Amino acid sequence: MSVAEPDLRISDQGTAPARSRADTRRRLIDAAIDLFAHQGLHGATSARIARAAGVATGTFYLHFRDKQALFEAIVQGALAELRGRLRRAIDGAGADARAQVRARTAELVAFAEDNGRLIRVLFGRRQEAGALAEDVLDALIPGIEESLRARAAAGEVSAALHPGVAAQAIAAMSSRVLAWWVEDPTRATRDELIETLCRMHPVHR
Amino acid sequence: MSVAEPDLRISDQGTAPARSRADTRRRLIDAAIDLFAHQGLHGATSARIARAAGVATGTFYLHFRDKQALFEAIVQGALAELRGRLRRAIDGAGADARAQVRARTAELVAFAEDNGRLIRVLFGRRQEAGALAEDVLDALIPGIEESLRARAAAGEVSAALHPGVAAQAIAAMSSRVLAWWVEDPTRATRDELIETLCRMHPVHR
Amino acid sequence: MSVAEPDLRISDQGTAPARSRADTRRRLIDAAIDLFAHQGLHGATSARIARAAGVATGTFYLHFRDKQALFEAIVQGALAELRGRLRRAIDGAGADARAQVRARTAELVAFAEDNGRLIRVLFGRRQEAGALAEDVLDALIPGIEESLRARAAAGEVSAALHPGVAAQAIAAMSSRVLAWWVEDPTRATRDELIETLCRMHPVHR
Amino acid sequence: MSVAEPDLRISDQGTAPARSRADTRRRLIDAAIDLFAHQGLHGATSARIARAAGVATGTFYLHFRDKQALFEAIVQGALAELRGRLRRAIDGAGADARAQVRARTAELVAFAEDNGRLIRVLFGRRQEAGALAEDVLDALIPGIEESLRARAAAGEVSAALHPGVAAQAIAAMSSRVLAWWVEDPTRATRDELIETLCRMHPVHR
DNA sequence: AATGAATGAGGGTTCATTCAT
DNA sequence: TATGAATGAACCCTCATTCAT
Repeated sequence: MSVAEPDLRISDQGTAPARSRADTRRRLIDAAIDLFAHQGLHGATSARIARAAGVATGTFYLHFRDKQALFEAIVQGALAELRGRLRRAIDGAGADARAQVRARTAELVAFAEDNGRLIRVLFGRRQEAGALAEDVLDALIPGIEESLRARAAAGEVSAALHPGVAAQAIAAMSSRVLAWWVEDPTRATRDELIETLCRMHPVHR
Repeated sequence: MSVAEPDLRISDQGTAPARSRADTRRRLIDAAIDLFAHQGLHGATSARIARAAGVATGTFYLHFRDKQALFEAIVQGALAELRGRLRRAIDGAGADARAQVRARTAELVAFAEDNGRLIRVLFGRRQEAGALAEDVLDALIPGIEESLRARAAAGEVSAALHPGVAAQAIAAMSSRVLAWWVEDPTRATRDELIETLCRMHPVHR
Repeated sequence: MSVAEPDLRISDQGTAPARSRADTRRRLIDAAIDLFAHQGLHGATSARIARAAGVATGTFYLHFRDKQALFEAIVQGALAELRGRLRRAIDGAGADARAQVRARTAELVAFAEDNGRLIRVLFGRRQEAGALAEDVLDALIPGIEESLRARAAAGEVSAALHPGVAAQAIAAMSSRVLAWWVEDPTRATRDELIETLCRMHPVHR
Repeated sequence: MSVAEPDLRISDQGTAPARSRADTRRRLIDAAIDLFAHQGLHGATSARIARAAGVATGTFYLHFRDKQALFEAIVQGALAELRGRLRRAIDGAGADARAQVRARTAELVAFAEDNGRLIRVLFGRRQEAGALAEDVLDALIPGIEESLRARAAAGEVSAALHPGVAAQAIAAMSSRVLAWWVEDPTRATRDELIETLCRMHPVHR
């Protein structure tokens, strides 16, 4: 799994046992995402996650206070990587609003391709992980809304749009479309996906 | 609960025991939606639903084969009413594409106002009912997609949009925005909501 | 079902509603044996028995105090018919001990052929009705034992046999062999069955 | 409980936790047989078995997939010990057919004395464990039948006997007589029991 | 730190029986 | 007498979490 676990850097600098500890933690997170993706939240009991990670049941609780803490670690890891990628993509896109939206959208699609299991777990059709998905979207939406306000002020999007409503709409369409697409990437080409998402963004009107 | 259970009218004309049976069923559905809304799917055990409906645990299973069947009854009831309302709204909107989208959107908002608990359960923030929501969206999306194709053929929406992708996007934004709004209707005025949703629909470009 | 319900004669002479009552009772017993035979005791809930008999659930309890009473009615009916047939068979067999055993055995086999479902239910491989079977055997064993004592006194069976033990043995072998045979009558011919059972009876030594 | 659990010896040599696990398993089996004997299969719920074994309900399912698996463990344990004892008894009995039958019968009686609870559970009057008993008998009957065929070929039993029928008969009489006797060993002396069972075996004609 | 057996509350579901109609 | 909806105790089984080793 390529979702970043930023906290691990500290551990990585520790002793050998500490490195092993970080490995175990990563394996647990990875196993959890796998189980979520393949069997749904239902199949992801702490015992099964531990087993899939190759550790004993009790070891799970040496790394996470409880299952909720594991969920949060997954979400935080996903958010940390996603935010980094989006920031870098936008930074490289220049000042044009449409170009920025396109760069952001393309990076989102790339992230989904790299993290298919995670996207399916968070936003997929059998999304049993609704609460987790909310945490991710809630973390992203304020930024979207703020950006919309700035663009409205700059005349790049219509002032008739309610930024809060539009931010919810953009977050929802992006997450669902990505989940729908990673489930079966033949449903649309990569370019159709990006083009359609960009055209539905208010900045493209 | 105002979600229609259309079939019950027939039962309502039956014998007294039959009426009582229909009443019990309706109370169970109503109690289930309440519990889903307030405690999430987690809190909605069959025993608690029965208790909230004022019947014994076993009575639940006289009316629904299992909990899944209750979920489906809720979804079917919601879909039946929603479809009827949307059809009537569009029928009264004339031939103009934008007018149809506006009529449809306004009716959606009205439905959400009338069925706040249900919307929160299906699409809300703590959406533990992901699978149910999927059933609703899956049922609606083909119609949206077909409509987009027709409008693309008529030149009313851009041919550069991928109808399948756009249909997913429209369904996702509508459901989430409504859930976000019914959670706290002061977040935007009714008109801001409708205006923003309409403007984000491809037909308004 | 051909198991006698001797008590019904009285009812049969009653009014029309009384005859109907007797019919319902017989239908319930018949349905119960059918369900036992096809689905085991597990599948024979009072509601299912009633449904199979074409009456409402509550009607079951107008005819039997509880399920145990139904079981007893089945056993009593079977015993009443079986005893009558065995008595008549022996009465027609003359005084010879071996001839009597043979007549009794032949009649047992005939009874099993006429009442396959019942035999399977009571003594069959998936005998979930162990308690019922015990009641039948318990009712028959004293007679077998007494008969063995008489034959031992007459020198027709070895005095070295313990009559109580032998009676248990005869009852057990007869019931099981019949159940095994009715399950699949091609396992042995009728004559092989009778011959073997007779030869294993102490009187044939 | 003296029914062998042969595989446990390996575990017994394992680590302390492993020994504890084997102990718990044995206690569950022991408690189950006790409950079956005293309250019938009906009274032997998984919760009560666990409680009688001094463990929590959930522990039951750490050791047996479900109740059926516990039943099978009981049957397998009983069969393993019984077969071993019968084999050794026959091996020590020489070549004479009657001596072998007597040795086998004596060993059966000794086994019943050592495993009274188990015999009562499997074959006793309130035999609710019919399916378990069938498994035991089904496992033993082919050997009995084959032995009868060999003895018929050797002229030691009558060729007029149908081996399949006779094997069913022998198994049924043995199991029931033993269950009847262990219920109240004063019903017959040990020797009367053995003598009568032997005399009813076809080889003693 | 790691193990994995143990815990026990709680979930979904069934069914013998009752009772208002 | 017949109906069938309702009852609720009881069952089987799961699983998040703990703790002795």
